[in-house]
Amino acid sequence: MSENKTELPKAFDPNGVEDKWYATWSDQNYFKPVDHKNGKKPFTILMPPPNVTGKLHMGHALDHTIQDILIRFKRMQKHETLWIPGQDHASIATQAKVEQKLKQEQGKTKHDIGREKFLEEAWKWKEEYGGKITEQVKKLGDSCDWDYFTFTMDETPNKAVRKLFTDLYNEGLIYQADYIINWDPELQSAISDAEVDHKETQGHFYHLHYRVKDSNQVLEIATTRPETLFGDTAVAVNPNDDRFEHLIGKKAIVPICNREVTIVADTHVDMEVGTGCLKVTPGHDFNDYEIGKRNNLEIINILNKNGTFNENAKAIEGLNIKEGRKKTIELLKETESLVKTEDHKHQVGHSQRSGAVVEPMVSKQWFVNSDKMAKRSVDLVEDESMKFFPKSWENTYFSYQKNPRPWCISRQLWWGHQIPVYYCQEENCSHTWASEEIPDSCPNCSKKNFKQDEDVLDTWFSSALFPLCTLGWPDPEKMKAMGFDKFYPSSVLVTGFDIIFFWVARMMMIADKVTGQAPFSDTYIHAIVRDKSGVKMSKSLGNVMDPLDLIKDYGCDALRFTLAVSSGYNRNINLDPAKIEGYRNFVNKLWNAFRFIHPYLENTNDQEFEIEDLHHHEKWILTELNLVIEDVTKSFDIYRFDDACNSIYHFVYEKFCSWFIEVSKGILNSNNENLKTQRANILRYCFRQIVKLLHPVIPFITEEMWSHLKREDEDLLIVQEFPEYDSKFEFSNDKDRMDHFMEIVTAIRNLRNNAQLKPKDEVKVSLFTDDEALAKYFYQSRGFLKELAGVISGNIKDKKVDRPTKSIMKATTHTEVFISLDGLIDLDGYIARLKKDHEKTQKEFDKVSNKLKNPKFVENAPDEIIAKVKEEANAFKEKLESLTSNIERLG
RNA sequence: GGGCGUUUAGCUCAGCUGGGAGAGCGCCACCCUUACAAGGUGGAUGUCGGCGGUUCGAUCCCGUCAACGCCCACCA
Repeated sequence: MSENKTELPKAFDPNGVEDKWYATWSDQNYFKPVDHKNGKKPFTILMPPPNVTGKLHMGHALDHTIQDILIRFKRMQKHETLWIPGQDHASIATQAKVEQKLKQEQGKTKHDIGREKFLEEAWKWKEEYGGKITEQVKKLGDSCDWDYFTFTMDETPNKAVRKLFTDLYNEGLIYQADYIINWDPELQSAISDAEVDHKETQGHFYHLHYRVKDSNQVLEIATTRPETLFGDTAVAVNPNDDRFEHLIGKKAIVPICNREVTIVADTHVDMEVGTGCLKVTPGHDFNDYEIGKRNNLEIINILNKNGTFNENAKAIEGLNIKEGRKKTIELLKETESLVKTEDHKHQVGHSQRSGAVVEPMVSKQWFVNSDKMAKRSVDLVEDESMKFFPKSWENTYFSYQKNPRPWCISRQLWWGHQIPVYYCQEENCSHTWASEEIPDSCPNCSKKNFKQDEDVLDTWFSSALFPLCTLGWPDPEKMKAMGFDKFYPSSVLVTGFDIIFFWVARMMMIADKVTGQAPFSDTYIHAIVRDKSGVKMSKSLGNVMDPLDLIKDYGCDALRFTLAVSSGYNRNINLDPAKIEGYRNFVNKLWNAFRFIHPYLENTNDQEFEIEDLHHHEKWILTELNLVIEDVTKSFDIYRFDDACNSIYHFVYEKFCSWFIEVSKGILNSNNENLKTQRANILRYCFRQIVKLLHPVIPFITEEMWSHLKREDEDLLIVQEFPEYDSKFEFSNDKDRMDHFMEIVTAIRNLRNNAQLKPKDEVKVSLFTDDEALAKYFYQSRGFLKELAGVISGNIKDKKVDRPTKSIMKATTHTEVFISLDGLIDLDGYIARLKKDHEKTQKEFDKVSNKLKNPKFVENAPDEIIAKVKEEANAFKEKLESLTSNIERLG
């Protein structure tokens, strides 16, 4: 035994302990996968890679705590475990940071320095600031294998991206097309549908007049965007609309620019909305684009890349959207084409990244046709190859994946994976091809005069490959070295609901496309951490909690326990620092329980104890411990961290500390060395189990305590075996009796409180029960009644015996407890309490007995329920009788 | 417009396949009892959102209404 005689501090101080153990684990390679050759399945988790620009927030703290719990749990269960960390290059966010820095420090734009130089700056920025979040993450205790660390722009991910792109390109699933996309005028890049947030915005309905050519008729058209009229190439009505039927095929005249456009029929037009008449701008509206395609309409682009109007909108050329709209309205007024303006609330797309209003624009972009892959990704969830926890998140996933749309993957940015498509510049060749390798000549004409596509890929394109490239794909040698076959697919993905579409769905599609199987078998979607009143944390509201501050204030273990005990199948966690404080107190309680045991450890021998030597209290605590082990294991396996934590919490606090330690004090202070050693052995055994059970959740303090509990030949706690349910510790009889005993002690304490007795005042107690075995048990336990309830003397009788006259009592369902009346000041209050108890018991008894009187119940209910109800009825009856007779006796 | 979710003790939330409601924090009373005042002992508190149905029995299943929240959807 490695016994440390130094005195332990009264309160646990996490400071120092955390960094010490993290360094030990990490430096001595405890986070690396170990093959125990026991036939157990390897357990792999892929860490959602934090953004290189990111700063540690509560979401990470929760996400990582959960993953670390699972990894530590499975590691202790002797699975070969691998947790792969990484970092995302976050193309838009990073580029923005670098541009910002460039402007601040050098007063230059990216265009001033050019692509190559800019990328140099970006890499410099990454080296300088990118490591920050990795260091922060270590403060959480993440036991991931840092040797697997993958940055999404590393060489292997780049190869993976190029290979996937090329394969999909050659298969025709990636294609370039002129298509209407979401244009972010601030980033000056296309963004995908998923990156657009629709926000309700107060706008206006402008009613415009379009003259019908060669007619006196005028069409009234309602629009929220009058400025787009410069791009109008048709007016559309519903083919079934009697009002306009006769106009179909005729020409209408667009105001201001006086363009003649055809009046077309299209079922998209809703007769009920607006005026039933629609101006069609195929270049700048998603619906209009579709109408345009159906009707072969011309597309006129009226916008520049920066969101200003171009020469196609002559009257407002050079203005931005807002100015352009204002000017257009003025011009409409001048030509008397604006007839009405109404207030109108509508949804306007905003860029998730820049916040700018998104402009739909037709542009040449790269797309992935994901129809088939999406279908497969649905099948994989439906056939449970991949399961969501909680299951209801399937719906969200399905809602995206059952309606796939072309995925726009090109971005007009510089930081990211450049699209591996090459264009031959030879006039008589102009071959276009995608290439996995960096080519040195055109495969068609063999000339070296070619250039690469300028755009980079959507960050999520590379994220989708994360499950593969982190294990070496596509390099066969790397895959072998990194154990691809062993660790892929991974076991569970732990993440937030907000990236089910962005990431989960895309990994499912891409990884399945490449490997023919789901990249992970479970997805656990955890809650969102909010502030204590349920408000989302945000800088502007000032309600952001910094995990590093909380760790400083309460210790990492306390924070982790709080997050874990708050995580089950819920959607929100309203995190109150008071709650963390509460669990900090629990950690401290554990520490003090340990402090209590600590001095007795030197008395323990390392022999296994014999079942026949066990004291009934020991049998009881071992039984309870056994139940907790079972409960915790089951709960972890289905991601019910709340249940697991609550289970251990109550065992440690209530069973172990409040009762087992208390009943052990007498023995430990006695001179009976045999009993003392035996008890110390059990205490040590229990505590070793407790520490193992808790290690996945609170790794630091448990490893610290383990250093005192372990034998010299034993390794660190992090690699100890997780406790298992053991059928030899099922002593249900001892458990039942102990439960009754605790009830009696509580009853006596309650009576003492009623009588306003001081803790040092001793009482005489009479117990009345008809259960002989129980009576015998109480008799054997009389010493403990003294220790736990200040009982100086007493007797145990059956219920036929008359009750003492000058005394107060409390009835349980099996025993009546009497203590002497002496010293009772508040007799009326006491009687009132008895009556209240009587009333409550009567109600309970009535309910149960009515049930038994109901023939339908007796007929239909299962036997075990009936038996249980009968038992309850008897117990309530007994208690009721006790209370009745005592109320009569007193008053 | 479509979908999902929530409504249980003062606050934050558990309550698994229906069989007499629980936790943490807070609150009240008493206690510095030699592991722990970041503690101990005892205690109070709920028409389980409303209405209707199924059932011997509903916090749990079904319907409906209400309030709140979230997600998705092409800015007429």
